[in-house]
Amino acid sequence: MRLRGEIKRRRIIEAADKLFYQQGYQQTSFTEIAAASSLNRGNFYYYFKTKDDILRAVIQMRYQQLQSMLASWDEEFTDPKERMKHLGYFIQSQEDNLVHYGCPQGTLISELSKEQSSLYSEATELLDVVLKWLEKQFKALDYADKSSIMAMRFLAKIQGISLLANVYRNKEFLQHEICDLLAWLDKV
Amino acid sequence: MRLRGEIKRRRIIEAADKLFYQQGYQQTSFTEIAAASSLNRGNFYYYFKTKDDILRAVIQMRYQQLQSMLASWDEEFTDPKERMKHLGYFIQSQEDNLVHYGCPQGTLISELSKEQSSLYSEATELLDVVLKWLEKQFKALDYADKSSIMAMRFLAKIQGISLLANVYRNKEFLQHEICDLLAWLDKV
DNA sequence: GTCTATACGCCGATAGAC
DNA sequence: GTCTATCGGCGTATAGAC
Repeated sequence: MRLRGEIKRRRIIEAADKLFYQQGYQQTSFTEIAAASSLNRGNFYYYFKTKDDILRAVIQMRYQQLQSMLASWDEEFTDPKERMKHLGYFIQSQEDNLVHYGCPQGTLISELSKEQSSLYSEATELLDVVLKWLEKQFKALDYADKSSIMAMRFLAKIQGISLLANVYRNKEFLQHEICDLLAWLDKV
Repeated sequence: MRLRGEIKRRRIIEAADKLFYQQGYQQTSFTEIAAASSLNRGNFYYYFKTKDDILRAVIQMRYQQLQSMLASWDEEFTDPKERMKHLGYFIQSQEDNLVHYGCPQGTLISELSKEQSSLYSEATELLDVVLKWLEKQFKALDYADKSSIMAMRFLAKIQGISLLANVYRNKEFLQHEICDLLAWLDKV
């Protein structure tokens, strides 16, 4: 049945998403994804032909989730600074995941960057969608041609904080530095 | 002969160091390291019993290189700010490697953080040695109990800049943001 | 659509001749 | 110290019965 197939497909993607995040892409095997989604290894190939196909689907799902989250803040708030602050609040709410596994976008791209994979460029779009959104907010704050560098800088701060919070498993640092980042946002 | 053995061992470590950096640890096989160091795969095990042993040796070599670099700046300059600036200059000089493969310390630890490896804690010492050095410099600048957070912040900035420069293969961003970081250092 | 059985290669690692 | 030969296991992926 069509519907049930879609549900199973979805379940595979969600299991893979979680495992890729927690263990890394290379480190995660077909067998593990199948087990996590309670699916037989053989049947697996009915839904996805290669491991790269699964990653592609995971990237696409993450992309859409990111985009709809950013869009919801655009709708809910009119002040660009308020919108960007909500990105900070969201990061703070993810402290458990962040200190254990790092930034879902940053760590994935960083991993793919080391192998010669065509998926690397697809994965960079996960950071790009955030970058473009930040740029749009800074443009709305009349940063004009400075918007691009401000967006990059904002994203770099987030990535640096995430990485150190991850390496040292330090939630306090994460919370404190994101607060600091939001204060910086008020000043600029 | 003892000496020749040490030379070969060294050659293996250097080949592994390069490959682990450029391809990642998981992604690099024994065969590749053997080929890169012009050594027979079988003979390989005379020098290292397991792949983890090689990584351990690589970490140790990187650790000593880092430490001696930092120590040389301590000797050469008396002003702590001047010392820390040289870390920035060094990063700028590494632009080619950084945009292609990211920070050698950050990317390795980030990768190991995703597997349940005892080597993770050994690898964190590669960032720790820099962190402690930075802390010492900030202490010399009378930051007292603020030294620790300042060192973390400095390191986070570097990691964020490195990651974005790597993801977007952007040397201009790297150069510009490190300049900005050094300017920040003058102000604080 | 689901399952079993299995191909095939590369992985890290070992044994043992020289 | 150096080499050849090879093991056992797990990786992705496939063929084909049901």
